[in-house]
Amino acid sequence: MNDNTTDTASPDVKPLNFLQQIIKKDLADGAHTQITTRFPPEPNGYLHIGHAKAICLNFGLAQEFGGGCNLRFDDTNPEKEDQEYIDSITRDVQWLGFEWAGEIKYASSYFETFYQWAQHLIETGKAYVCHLSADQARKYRGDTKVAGTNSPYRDRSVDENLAELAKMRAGDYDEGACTLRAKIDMAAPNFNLRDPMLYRIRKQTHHQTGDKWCIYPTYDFAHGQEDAIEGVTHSICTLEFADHRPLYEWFTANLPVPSQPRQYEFARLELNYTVTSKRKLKQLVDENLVDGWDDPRMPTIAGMRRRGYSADSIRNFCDLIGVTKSGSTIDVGTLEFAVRDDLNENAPRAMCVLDPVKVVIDNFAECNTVDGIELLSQPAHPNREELGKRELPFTETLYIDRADFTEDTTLSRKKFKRLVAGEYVRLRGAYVIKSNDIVKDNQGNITELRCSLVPNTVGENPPEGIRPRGVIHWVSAEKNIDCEVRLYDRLFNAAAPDAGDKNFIDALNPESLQIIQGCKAELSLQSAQIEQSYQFEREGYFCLDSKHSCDEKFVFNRAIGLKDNWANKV
RNA sequence: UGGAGUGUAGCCAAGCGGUAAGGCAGCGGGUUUUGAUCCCGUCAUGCGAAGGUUCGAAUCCUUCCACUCCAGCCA
Repeated sequence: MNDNTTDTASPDVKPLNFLQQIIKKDLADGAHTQITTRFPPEPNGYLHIGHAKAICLNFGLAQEFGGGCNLRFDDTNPEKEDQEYIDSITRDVQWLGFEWAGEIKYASSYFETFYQWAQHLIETGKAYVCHLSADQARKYRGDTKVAGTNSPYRDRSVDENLAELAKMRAGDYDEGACTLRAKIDMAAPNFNLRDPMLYRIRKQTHHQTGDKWCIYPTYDFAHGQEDAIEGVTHSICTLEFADHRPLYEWFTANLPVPSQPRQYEFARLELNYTVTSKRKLKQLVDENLVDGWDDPRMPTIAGMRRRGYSADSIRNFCDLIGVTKSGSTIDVGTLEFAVRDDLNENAPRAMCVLDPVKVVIDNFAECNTVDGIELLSQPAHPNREELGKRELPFTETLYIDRADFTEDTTLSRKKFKRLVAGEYVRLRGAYVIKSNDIVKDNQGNITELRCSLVPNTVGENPPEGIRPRGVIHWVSAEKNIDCEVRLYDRLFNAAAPDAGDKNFIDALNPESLQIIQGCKAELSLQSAQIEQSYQFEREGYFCLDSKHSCDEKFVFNRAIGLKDNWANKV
């Protein structure tokens, strides 16, 4: 029997992923008494679903094993970074429901220490200032077959290197004139060890440090040290950094760092029909192909939030897909499942008619009305009584969806479970009605359906012999709210929009957004709040759009439709 | 072809020498005042391939194959 589950006695427990196994062992061995992880985004774009996986992993591991997780901005390249991204990232992590340990951390707050460590490396003969141009440096680096060549600047004296580094810091050199490099091994099979750059000159104002610095550490010269300074025990990153691990370890071994973090790599999340690359997402935003970083079609956390995906569903999704080292592409269907699963459980129900056609109840007088209205009551959720009830005003004129009526009387009961001319249908939470007459305009369009209700069928079965074909949703034509509904489809038509040398822009789905005006929603939605999702029965899950909704105008986004097992079968 | 990594069902993923968990998708059926939910059933004689070791191999060994990443003064 192995011990890779939290409780081997129970068959229902999730098996531990490889990182959980490592941490569990480290804790058991006494290698650590407490663990610390970190989520280290560069503030150069908005967070997306891929980051959500990393966030859930790092914060989740800390939570599970009683440690802490830092939120640290890896802000070593002012060229691409911006305060706007820091704000959005902070907001997104919070919204996902995670709490970082202590204050927010910044790599830039360690710059002075990094500089001293650079001097330390020079003093121990392990770094030098190199005046090779970027072009020359590339040639000196060699390739897979030929070893690199030592830079002619490699053997400068300690004093000269110190002086040159000081001049770099002082701004005496132009951008690109020189770099500080580690002196490791130009023949190393791993390119990262062929005297990697440690500092480069960037005469740019930094969003945190202003103009204090004109030299900035590279990722390699910063990341491991940041982890060490913060006491990170398990530094978890994606697969492409595996080749950097020897360098990561070289720095923590050759510098007087306060702790020895370990790096572990996992496979980043890939989703089909989706692009997860900050560069590409930024391009969609910059070229106005979407409505900003938080466009509901974007796989960004802000976009999914605005669309109506709950934080819970995103966390559940990350839980569902697992953590491994094998590169994989998850089917978006799995994400959609997680969204539906959560929303089905938690979203109150409501009714909204997207394509209204008027229904007049000829025998409305048979209702129990007060001022022309019969107030019906419906639970907010079919199997969660604690969510309360809502009131539905039933009036003489109603709206149903055009698609829920047909004049074709040949359709079988199995094939069409809605209203057919001359037949019966149940109005959800209300009466069974019968279609009597059809009123059309001179173009032949249906303008009105004259129907009659079957008395005493609210919450009761109709008398013997009356068999409604199904249940359809409806809204009072007199008491409702007018609204705009936005339906979203996948942003890309291709499963792998950026595969090979394809231009992902070409794969954009021109029908990814459909705006419908003149929809009629039930009155209770008057009090709908931003961030509150509803299931519009028989339609899907909707929430108010945080950007376009206002007091005068209701705009609902459809997060996702209801699962439809029937559409494919007919 | 130098280095690093990965191959278990359509998509994920357990498995750690004792005879292929689970989820998503699919398929079949039942319940239902949402064509939803829910419930039941079904879905790998097979673990990239071929050899070998063993009473026994997805697990160990050998060889091979496929795919991903790396030659930024990006992260």
